[in-house]
Order: sequence, then C-alpha cells, then structure tokens
Amino acid sequence: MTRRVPRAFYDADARDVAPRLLNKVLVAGPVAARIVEVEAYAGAEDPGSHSYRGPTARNATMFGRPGLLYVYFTYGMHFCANAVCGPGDTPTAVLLRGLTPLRGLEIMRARRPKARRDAELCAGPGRIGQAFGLTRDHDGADLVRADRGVTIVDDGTPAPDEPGVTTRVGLREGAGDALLWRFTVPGAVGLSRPT
DNA sequence: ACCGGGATGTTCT
DNA sequence: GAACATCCCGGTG
Repeated sequence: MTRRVPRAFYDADARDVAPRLLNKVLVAGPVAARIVEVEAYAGAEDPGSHSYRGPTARNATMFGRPGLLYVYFTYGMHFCANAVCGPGDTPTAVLLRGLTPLRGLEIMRARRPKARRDAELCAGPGRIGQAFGLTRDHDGADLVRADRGVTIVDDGTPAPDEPGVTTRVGLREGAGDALLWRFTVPGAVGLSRPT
C-alpha cells in the first residue's frame, strides 16, 4: 500500500510537519529511500533559516506553496533537499538529512562510489543530493504532483510515537540549545550521526 | 575513534 | 571578501 501525500500535509509549520515526515518515502524515478532524519527551518523568527532575511533568488522556492521541493547548493559542491511547508505562504521548510535506502541501490552506489557501506549512501544532506541525483534543475519541483519524477509517498509505516529530538547540525546562527528542531527515527539505518 | 583541514563555487555583505 | 543547513581524507592515539 502506497499513498500519495496530499498538499494539506505540508500546509503547516515545518516544526510540526518535520516529525510527521519520518518514515515516509522519498522517490526520484527508480530510486527510493525512507526518511529517518530531518530538521525544521522556520521563517522570520529563525536566524538559521535561509528565509530569515527575506526572499532572494536562491530561496525563492521557500516562499512558494507548501509541497514544493527546495534544493539549494552549498559549500561549492553539495545539493541539499527540503520539503517546503507553511502554513500558507509562510516560508518554512524541512531539510532531509538522513534516509534508509530502499530501491535503486545499484544506481545510488554508482552515483556515490566513495560510500563504503550502503548505510552511508544517504546518511547526510549532501549525500542524499548525490544518491538521488538532485541538482538545481529539481528546485521548485512539486512533490505532490511528482513533478520531475520526485515525490514523497506514504507506504503505511507510521511516524515514530517518540522520535529522537536534538539541536540542529552544522549551523552558526540558530544553533541554540533551545531549538530542538532535528528529528530522527531512533536507531534507524542512514542517520548522519548515531543519535 | 577522533580530530583538523582542504575542496569548491555560489550567495550575500 | 566572508560565510556556507557538507563531505572526505589523512593524521594521530
């Protein structure tokens, strides 16, 4: 059983959507993997968010409708993927940080020859971009319509009742101990770090 | 296992 | 000109 995830699912604050996105499945053509680690990014009140200082050419997709895929380029070599949330036109988003590979493992291995183990294929936001072949061409794709072959589906696995909750990773601004906006499936394969 | 630094180029100040 | 929602490699213990 595989259900489409409707737009209404994304039409709420990323901090509410993020834990509910756990155990859903990211699909890009023949490649699929289970979402086991995410981070929420809010808008004007979140100094760690790309949308904090208002719209720019790069973050335009975050200001679009909930359910879009926001792909950004960072550190001169990595593409990272987010699900745009809301509510409404509020520019929040959920960063995908860790996935458990499910289908298309051979393709992922070919795209990520440096990965030593399958658990490393999608363990980290930049690695997800590599394994799924994401580039700026995917920025703005509509996940709800499987635009450009990219979508998120529900295969019947519920989100955990008690997800792991920690601070966000890799930030200067917005890294405060009070901002517990990283969510994980405890013990899952494909986490970017153990906890 | 843990840590430090280099890669690489876009984006914003 | 600095920062960057990162990754990989080579050092040391």
